[in-house]
Amino acid sequence: MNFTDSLTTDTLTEERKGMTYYDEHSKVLVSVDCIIFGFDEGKLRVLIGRRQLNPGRGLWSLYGGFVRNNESIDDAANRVLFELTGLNNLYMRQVWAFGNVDRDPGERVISIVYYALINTNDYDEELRKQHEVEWINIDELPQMYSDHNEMVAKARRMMQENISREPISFRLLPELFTLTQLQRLYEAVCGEEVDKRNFRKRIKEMDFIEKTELIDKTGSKRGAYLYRFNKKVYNEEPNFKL
Amino acid sequence: MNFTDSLTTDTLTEERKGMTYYDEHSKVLVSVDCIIFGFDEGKLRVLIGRRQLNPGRGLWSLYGGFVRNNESIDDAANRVLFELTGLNNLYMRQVWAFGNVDRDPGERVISIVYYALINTNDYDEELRKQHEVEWINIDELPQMYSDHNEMVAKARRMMQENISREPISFRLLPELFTLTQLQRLYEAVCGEEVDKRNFRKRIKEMDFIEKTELIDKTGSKRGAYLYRFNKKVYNEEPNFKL
DNA sequence: TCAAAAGTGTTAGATTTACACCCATGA
DNA sequence: TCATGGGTGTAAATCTAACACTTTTGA
Repeated sequence: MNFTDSLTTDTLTEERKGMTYYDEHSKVLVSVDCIIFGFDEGKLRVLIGRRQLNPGRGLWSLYGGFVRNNESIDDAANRVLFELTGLNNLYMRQVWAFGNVDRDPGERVISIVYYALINTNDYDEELRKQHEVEWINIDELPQMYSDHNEMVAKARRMMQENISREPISFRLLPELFTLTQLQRLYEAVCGEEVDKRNFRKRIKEMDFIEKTELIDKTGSKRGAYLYRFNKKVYNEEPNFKL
Repeated sequence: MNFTDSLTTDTLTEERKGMTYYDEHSKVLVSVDCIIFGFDEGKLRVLIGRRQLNPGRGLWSLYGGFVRNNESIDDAANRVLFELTGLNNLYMRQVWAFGNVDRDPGERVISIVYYALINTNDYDEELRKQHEVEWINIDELPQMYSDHNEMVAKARRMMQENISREPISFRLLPELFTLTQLQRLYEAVCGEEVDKRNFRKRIKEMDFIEKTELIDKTGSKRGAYLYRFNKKVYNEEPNFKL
């Protein structure tokens, strides 16, 4: 990728020895690590488990996997997500590449972090138990393996930005939801309370948040109207502003 | 990085054959590519050159290099930047990891992109010619090698966000600058004109942008006051709002 | 004397924030 | 009947955006 061949010494030597431009020696393991966000009982949660392999066996950890030669990094993230959840087409965004030399105690690994959003109801409890992962409140995460806490922090920051740009809340909620649920989610993501009336005012301006005639009585005696995200309306005029 | 060893078939086979957890076969080349922004003649510019090696010899390209085993990805980016500019401690931010399988025509390469800011005056012309790179107006970039145009687009977007969060303009300007220069820079980055009076009103509120008694007469007959970024004041109260 | 850039305040409109009460229901 | 969450509007404050003329000076 340099323009000239005035490379620094060690690479230069290799080049002179007749090695190809693509130097085998600089190859490195690349993994993807996934922060899977869910929303349950009013809390933003992250799916984590205990490492079953060394190094770090038993430590809390994000779920991840190595990038294979025949797949893009996005594909790798999707594969890992599918392995864990059995779900495809999850909302997923790249967060950051972590590349300190000693970040993994076993070998040098560069890790590309993604975050994904799932509706916890869509995630099969059996599968969750099989993988021995748990939904942990993001504000009560334990110390995790390597730099995984830092990864979650970065992912959360990114998600906070994205929630005001794209309608991503609906990925974390069931198809039908109440405005209070939506507000609690927003508050959990942003980490601060918002005013109910102001929040609802803004929601009313977004035509793609559709009121149904259905009423949810699980959250209150009186019952609350259920709303739904209308993707078609959103695509036609995405007047999104949160 | 998986918790369990219930990996999909090909990896599983390798594991059964007794391979280590860190599978040599998934190693891959990782490069860093740098988008070096400069500001000159009222335009935001990017430093690019023509590839001197195959594949893609002769094509316009960003400057980059492979990540070595003994350096972090940030170190790699700093090294590459130093190679090219002879400058250390440049403002530099990670942009994105590009990881499509076929993105590089030669071999599978995952590329982590950084952008950096330099004051074009600090960049030695001799060095620039030696490396055969040129400052190209970001709005007039040629078709570049591989996905390099996309990289610049992402970097620019990120820089636009960052210019309203952090005082980064000063990295692109000389120590002393006029408010018109600062405004032109801001306009070049954002891609739209702004109102002179409103702009200056906001500048006045930032105490760390310090007016000097010096006057620049190169830009006008009347002359304009020169300003300077006061880092100490900024660190004490970074009331930044652009 | 005039062209060219520097410098300077005000106002209308839009957006944001703060705030309090009634409603419907099941226990 | 009362405790609980659902639902609603207004006014003040803040922020944003639009706008035009005077100054200085070198050519």
